[in-house]
Amino acid sequence: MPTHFVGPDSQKQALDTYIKLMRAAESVARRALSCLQDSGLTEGQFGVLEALYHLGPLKLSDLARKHLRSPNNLTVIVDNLEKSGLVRRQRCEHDRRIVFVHLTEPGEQLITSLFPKHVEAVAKEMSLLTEEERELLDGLLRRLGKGVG
Amino acid sequence: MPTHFVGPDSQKQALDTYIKLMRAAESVARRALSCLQDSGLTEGQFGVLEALYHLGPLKLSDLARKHLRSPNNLTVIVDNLEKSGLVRRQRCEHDRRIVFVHLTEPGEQLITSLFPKHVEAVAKEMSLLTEEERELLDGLLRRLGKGVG
DNA sequence: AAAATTTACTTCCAGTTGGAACTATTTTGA
DNA sequence: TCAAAATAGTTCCAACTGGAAGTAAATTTT
Repeated sequence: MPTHFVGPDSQKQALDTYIKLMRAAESVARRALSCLQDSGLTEGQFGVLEALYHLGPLKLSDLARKHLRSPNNLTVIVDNLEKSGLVRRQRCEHDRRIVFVHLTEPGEQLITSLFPKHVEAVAKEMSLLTEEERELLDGLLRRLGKGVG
Repeated sequence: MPTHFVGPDSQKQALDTYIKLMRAAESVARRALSCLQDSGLTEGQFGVLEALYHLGPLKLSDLARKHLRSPNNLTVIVDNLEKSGLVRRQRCEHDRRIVFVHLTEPGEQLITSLFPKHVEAVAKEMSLLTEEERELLDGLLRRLGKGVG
């Protein structure tokens, strides 16, 4: 088993923290979204429904920002949600380039029933930390998320 | 802008921390992997090469474990790496179900040149925290990653 | 030893992702 | 005003993802 030199200790520690961050995010997300198992929704679709649920009708570009994704894939996600009858597109009157996305009645019902389960799962994950620890974590994550720039 | 009730304060805080965790992981990963831009490698391909680089030839199932992914997609990732001539499959003599994956010479050269850049980018991200803070973060993430179970 | 189970990997499918190129619609500027 | 540039979405392509089903090889059971 070859062991490669990766630079000074501080670099090894940085890598180690990086890996922990990735694994923690992945495994927490997996459990937090396990409530989608039987809903027929994908993670991306859930994200769109949730954004519309909390913020009301949104432009595709705003949805993309919420999602931290590029707008190209959002077209497809909204396509699929529209096929399932959960959302509706509506072109803006004033600027005909813009498309708004609305929840339909079934979409609203679905997300209304799913979201509390999601919140509960997230709360369960976070209950592993005390409130103080969570605040500490918040601060550290915020600084990491902002990046070096 | 409708504001929906999401339960007690502790749930709101949990959601907030959850979102910060996801965004931090995503933005750190994005910057840490920016060195792949001109390499022609995808993130998944880089992960496979890195695992082989550090651990030597691996079974597909071991690679899958390293990746936190299911083995089905790994077949495709290794397919594509093999097409590019960066890895080679070799069936195990003793147990013919098993396939080992090796780095080829070009594969070794590529990952040898890329990995230090990746480490440097990760170290730069993590330099936003002091060593104490990083150790603190490590502990919190480890606990979150393990889950409620 | 034959059947059943398990393990390792592959294949298939729908969906997602990211990048690049494209269309349509404003907006800006010469 | 007409051309150029910017903006909003869409489409295309290759790759990745997850789940489910399939194949082949080894192990366990009977």
